[in-house]
Formats: sequence, structure tokens, C-alpha cells
Amino acid sequence: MPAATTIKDVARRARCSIASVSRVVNDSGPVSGPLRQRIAAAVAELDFSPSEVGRSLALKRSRTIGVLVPSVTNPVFADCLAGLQDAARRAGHAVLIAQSNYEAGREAEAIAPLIAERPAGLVLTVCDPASSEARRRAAAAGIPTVLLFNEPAPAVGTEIDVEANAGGGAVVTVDNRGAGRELAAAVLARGHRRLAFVAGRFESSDRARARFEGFRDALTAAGLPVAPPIEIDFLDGADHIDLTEVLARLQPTAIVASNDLLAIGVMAALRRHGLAVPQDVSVAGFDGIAIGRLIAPSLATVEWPARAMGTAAAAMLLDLVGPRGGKPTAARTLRLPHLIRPGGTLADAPVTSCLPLETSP
Amino acid sequence: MPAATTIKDVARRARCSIASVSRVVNDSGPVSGPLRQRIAAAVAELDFSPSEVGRSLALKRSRTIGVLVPSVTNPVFADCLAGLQDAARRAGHAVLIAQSNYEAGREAEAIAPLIAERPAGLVLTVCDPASSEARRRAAAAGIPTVLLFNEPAPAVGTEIDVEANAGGGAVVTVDNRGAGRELAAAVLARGHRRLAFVAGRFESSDRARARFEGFRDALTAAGLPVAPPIEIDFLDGADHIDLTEVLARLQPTAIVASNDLLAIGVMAALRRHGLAVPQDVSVAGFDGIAIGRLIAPSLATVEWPARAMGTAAAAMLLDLVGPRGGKPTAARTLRLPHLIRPGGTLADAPVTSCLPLETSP
DNA sequence: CTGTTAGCGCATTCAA
DNA sequence: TTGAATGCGCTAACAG
Repeated sequence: MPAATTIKDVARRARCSIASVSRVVNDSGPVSGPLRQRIAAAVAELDFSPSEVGRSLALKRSRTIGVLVPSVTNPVFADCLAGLQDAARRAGHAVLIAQSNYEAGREAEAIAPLIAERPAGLVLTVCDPASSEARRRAAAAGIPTVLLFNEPAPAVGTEIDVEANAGGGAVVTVDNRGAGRELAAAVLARGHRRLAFVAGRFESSDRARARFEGFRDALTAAGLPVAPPIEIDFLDGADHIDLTEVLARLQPTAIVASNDLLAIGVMAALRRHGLAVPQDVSVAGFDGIAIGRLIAPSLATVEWPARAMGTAAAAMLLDLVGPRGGKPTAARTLRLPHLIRPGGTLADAPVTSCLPLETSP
Repeated sequence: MPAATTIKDVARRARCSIASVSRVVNDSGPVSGPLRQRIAAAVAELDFSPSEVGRSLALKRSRTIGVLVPSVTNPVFADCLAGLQDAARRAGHAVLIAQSNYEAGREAEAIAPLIAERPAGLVLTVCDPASSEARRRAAAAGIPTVLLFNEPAPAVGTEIDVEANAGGGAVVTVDNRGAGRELAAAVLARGHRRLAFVAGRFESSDRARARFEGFRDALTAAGLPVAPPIEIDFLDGADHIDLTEVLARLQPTAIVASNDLLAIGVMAALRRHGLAVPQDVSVAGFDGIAIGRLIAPSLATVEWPARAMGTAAAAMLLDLVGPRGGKPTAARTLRLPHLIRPGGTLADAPVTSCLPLETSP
């Protein structure tokens, strides 16, 4: 395993000092034509690429950004990550990843390795921004942070954080609650009156909670009773959702899931109960993952530009960091638009259930 | 933005030298009880976590590993990545990601930022290991590499690579060709005689090629003609596959796709043609992505333990790197087992087509 | 046991 | 225009 070529090797080969090599490599400072030639040649011949670790140490800031998502196996976060990585790469930054597995208690340990790498900034999707230990740690470490998909929340933490986060509060997200309202309204418009809401655990996702709140808003506005949400341990793989009780108790004609992966799981569960979607029960979700378009019936959902959100988060973070730590110019909070995507899983309610049915006590 | 606390801050607070701090932090060398106490206290109070960049520079090896996948939005790679990241984290390593977008020409530039970070090692899924420029660069840089999902191929490159890769050839994969054979056999067993193979571009995936070769093996062994594979520009999002020509020309009763994402896309395309799966045409894929189980009909596929492969790749790489760069103990090539997963998309061939039909010239 | 020091790869003063 | 020297945070000899 040959040691990586260093700036010294290049300097020796070009018969000059490392300072000059640094100058041409970074295009900083003046270098005469001939010398520049020799150095360029040496760089090419030795296939020299400067060590980011050396550079980071000298500059006291790295070209790496860290990303924490609940899980990379949820397509919506994979999309974010793809966009984010792409934007970061174009800006010459590397991307470190971490996963919390939707557990608030694991967020802190998950980002510890990221913080240890002294990244230029962090993009976080946490369970609950208001109480996130990870967010607090990042702030304490003085690392600029952008929240992704989370609801904006006041900066957390101790005295030191206040200063650290002075320019903080950056967030790229969507209108989760508004989307919940609109989706519920779309379901109601189809004549459904008994709606169930299936979600991941609220303690694991402020998005799920906000979406439910919007759902509740719409039902309440329509003068309908709101059944308590069904919270499910959600780990992307949760392919065995148990709807027995809800179906028996509420007899819903439509089920709204807090995300598309769950919605697809709900469809499978309904099928196991011998119920047809959408003939017996309609289903809708949030996120607009690509697969939802391809399955049959296609998934009715709220679509937001996940990939673009990743791109935007990277852009905002890099702007926040600034080439010189100068004044950031980007908006502090960016809410990207969403769209109700009609799908075959959402149909008119069966005629027999257009009127609210009292649940027997 | 307060500067991160350094080992000096801790030393000052504990009234000792930085060497002693280093000793307790890394548990290297002896430190008296009392001093250890003071240092531990200082570390806790200052929330000190040693800079990996400083450490990497001093040690000349980092605790970071880089990963190149075609795309993180393909669930099979997301699964790999999840497993890999998890294993790396447990071993105290951070994970850097890069994507090639299934383009061989982009692999080199994609991993450039990774190499610049001087990672302990690299896990690569490339288009074609035999000609991969990225692989060559990694070898030239002397970075231990594990191929993931690729077919094993001799070490590439120049003189220097030979030495660099002397211990190389590490790969975690599956029996792509064997799986292709078995899946085709399973389809043939259902009475199908006109089979089409839809794949991503072979130049983008040695896996797709190997799977097709297995497919061809089985058809040939059964004395059937083998239609040329349909290669498709595949970018995970390719939700508009055009099957018009294949359907007209071959009139297949079964279509095998080189991966599950494609298979799902194929199902959607068939639907657009008014064909029912599996009544009119059966479909099968490779990878065993989780969603395949949940959709209806469920996707017949070849399942391999993607997440475990990521875990295994991390383990092999870390072993390869070694705590001391010592002799690695793990196998050089690891082939994980696969399983034909039956699914509703694969059914008996329509009776009218049990016998081979001559295609008109 | 503890402290001092050299040096990892690089950018950056400061002199020449 | 160029080079020598300093220091970034840390580990690892080496001295005491």
C-alpha cells in the first residue's frame, strides 16, 4: 500500500517549495509561468490530489457536510439524500451519513461520529426538533445546522447554544399540517365519513403529528368526530400492520397513512382482511414516493419535491457556512410546495356509508 | 460560532499536559487515578470529543470509509447502505457516500471527493469492475477496496496497482448468473416458452449481464431460442418503459427484469397495454426489495440479503484495513446465498402458449 | 507515571 | 515572484 502522494512529493518533483505548489493547486497567490508549468506537470504525473484532512486542519474548516436521516431505506429520505449528495458534490463537498432509526434516543450517538469529523455543517431530520439532543449537541459544537422536513422550532439548549445558534433556525420543509388538511379534504370530498389515521409513533416524527393535526382540522371543520390516530412502530420494514381492531371498531371507508410506505403497508393489511382497495376501503398517504405511481391501483398521496428539498438543504447550508463565513443570504425557512396527487387508491365512498354511522358503545 | 474545544482546552482545565489527556481519551498508556479523574471531569464538563481530522493526520489513517453506489434511491442499494452504515458506526467509523448514476464515466469523478478524504477504505459498486477507472484510482491511491454486488474481476491497472492491490480482490456479492438460471428455470417450470428479458444497460451493470447470462443458460438448456435482451436506460425513476415492440415481436408470456425496480416498471407498462399480470403475462425480478412483498400481486423475485451484504462489506473492509494493518483474516470473496421468492406475478403460462410458437421471419 | 517534542499534510503569514 | 517558517489538533516516541 503506497503512501498517498503529498504536496512535498510534488514540490520535490517540480523543484520548488510546497508553498508554490499550494498556490497553483488552490490558485491562490502569484506563480510565474514556467514554475506553474512544472508544478502542473508534476501534479499530473503524480496524480496528486491534496489531502482534505490536511487542508481541513490548516483551514479549520472542512468541505464535508453531515446528514442525519431516520433511515436511508425510506424512499423519501433516499430521495433527499440523493439530491443533497448531488448538490454537495457539485459544490466540492463530501457527505457523511447517519441514521437514527426513528429513535430520538439514538440521534445523539448517531451524529457523534459526524461531529467528530468537524463538518462544515449538518443537515438533520430529527424526531422532535424542540427536544432533540442531537440538535443541541450540534449547536454546542458550533456547527451550522439545517433542519430538513422537520417543523421549525425555536433553537434549543443552554446559554452557549443561543450564541452558537444566533444565525440559526434554518429549515427546509413543507407545510405538513396544511397538506394533512388538504388530503383529508380530498378524501371527504369523495363522500367518506369514517376516516382512520394510521401513523408512525408521534414521538418519532413531528411530521406525522403535524399531518394528523391537519387531518383533524379538516374533519373537525366538517363537523365530523375524529378517532384517535393509530400509532404504529414503524421501521420501514413494518410489513405486518395489524388493522383488526380499527376495522372492527371504526369500520372506516378510508384510511390515511402518515407516509407512503405505511400506506402501502396498510393496503397489504387490508388485503389480508379480504378488503379491496379502493372498492371497500380507500387509502392515501404522504410523500409521493416514485413507486406509488407504478403500483396498481396507484397511490393517492401528497407529493413534495423530496429530491429538490435535499438539494435546497445543501444549498442553504453551504450558503449558511459561506465561503468566508460571511453573511448568509438565503431565507431562514424554506417551505416547498406540495401537490395532492390523485390515485386509484382513493375512490368514492360506498353508498351505504355516506352518512355517519354511530359506533355502538 | 464558538471554536470547538481541543485537547489543549482539556489539558488546561485538568492542569496537565495534552499527552495525558490523549492517554485517557484513547486509553493508551498509564495515568494515575487522580489525574485520570481530573481529566475525565474536564472532558465531561467541556463536552470534549477529539477531532478526527487531527487524529487522522497524526495517525495517517482515518476512521472513515467511502461508499460508491449507482444510486441511493434504488432500495437494494439503500438497504446495502443502511447495513453498511450501521456496521461502520458500531465499529466507530463514519461513512462517506457517492453516486455514479449508473454511468461508468462518472464513477471516477464521483469518488474523487472520497479519495481526497483519505478514507481507511472504499466499498464500490461499479458498472464494470474490469474496466472501472474508479477502481483503478482507488488502487493507485493505495486505498483498500471491497467490491459490492459486482462480479469478481482481476485487479485492474498499472504496475503500481499490482502492488497496491496485492492483497486485493476483496468482494462481497451473490451468484448473479446462478440466480438468473434458477429464476428462468422457475419461470419455465410454469410452462412459459416465450420469455423476454428486460435489463438496464449492460454497460452500466455487470450484474444485469450476469443475470441475463444465467437466464440464457436456462433457456438454452431447455432447447429454447433466446431473444436478445431489451436494454433500457435505467435511472430508478424510469417510470415509462416502452414494451410495444417486444410485445408485438415476441408476444412473451413472461418477462424477467434484471431488477425489481425494473420489474415493477414493467408491470406498469403491461398495464398500460391492457395486459393483466399474471393472467396475460408473468413478471419476475431480482433483488427482493421489501416493497415487492407488499404490492398486489406480490413480486416474484430472487431475494438476497442486501442489508447483510452491506454489513458484510463493512466487516470485510475493516478486517482488510485491520486495526494494525496486520494480516486480514476474512475470505477474499464472499458470495451470499439467494432464494427464489415465489410471488403472485408469476403464474402458469396461458394454455394456448405451452408450445413454442415460431416467430415469423 | 507525566511532560516535552516532533511531525502528520496543508495554507498562510512573513521575508527575501 | 518565491521560499522558509509557523501552526492547525492530535498521537507517539522519548525523557524525566
